[in-house]
Amino acid sequence: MALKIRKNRAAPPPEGCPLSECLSIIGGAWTPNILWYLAAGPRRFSELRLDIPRISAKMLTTRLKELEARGIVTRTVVPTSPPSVEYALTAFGHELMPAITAIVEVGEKLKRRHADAEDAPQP
Amino acid sequence: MALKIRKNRAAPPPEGCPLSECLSIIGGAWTPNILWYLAAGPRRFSELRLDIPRISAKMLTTRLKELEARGIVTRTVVPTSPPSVEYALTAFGHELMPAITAIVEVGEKLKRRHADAEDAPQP
DNA sequence: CTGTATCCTGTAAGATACTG
DNA sequence: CAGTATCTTACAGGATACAG
Repeated sequence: MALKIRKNRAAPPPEGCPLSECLSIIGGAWTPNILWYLAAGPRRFSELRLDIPRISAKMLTTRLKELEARGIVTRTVVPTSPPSVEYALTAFGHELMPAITAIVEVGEKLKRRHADAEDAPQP
Repeated sequence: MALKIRKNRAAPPPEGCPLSECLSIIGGAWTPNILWYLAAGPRRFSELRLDIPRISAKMLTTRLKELEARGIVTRTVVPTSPPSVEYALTAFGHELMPAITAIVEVGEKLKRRHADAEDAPQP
């Protein structure tokens, strides 16, 4: 016999969800940020670029395509004088937001802890 | 002037949290899985390796060290005959779980949608 | 058992320049 | 404005072998 594993084993991540896959949705480097800004309402390409200054056009395009393919955002070409493109969250896209905000909250907690209790571990 | 940005701009991720940083906590390739299994109770190194079969020793070590450094897990050497090491979530570590479960839920939704509505976009 | 050290790879992502 | 194409780099992560 190999190893005596204790049986208090957690149920594996629900139904073969390796969780890695789940993360691949929102785990893309910039994806959370994009979703964050899109959650406030439709936004154009260049607006997003300004929202997220350090993102490159390439990355933004890539992520948006990805999200579009997954049914998380819609892409609408608005035939104005200089043609512009609007991106917006789908209904399904909005359903993802709880995960995003949960992560943000966690991030907040962590930062607070870092700033505050660097040398004072929990009692 | 550069661009007329609509003002319905989302508040940026709370307090300079680029969100990227927040994700770096749980965004590490295997971190969510580790956390998931650890949430059920303390676990030894090799138990985790069996829980997460495809993880390499190197990655597991790396992630665990990271998590320990961040005060998310504790590392306890148990001086048994063959020495073993127990990892456990700290109280703070448990606080992160909502984010993990939120992500899992999102992943579930996405999978269901994929399996079910591949050619039937939302009405 | 619990790691560490080394090597090697693929891929994500930055920079840059160009098109419709 | 809204992208695409190409090149390049950095780093995460796998495999393997070894150490305490």
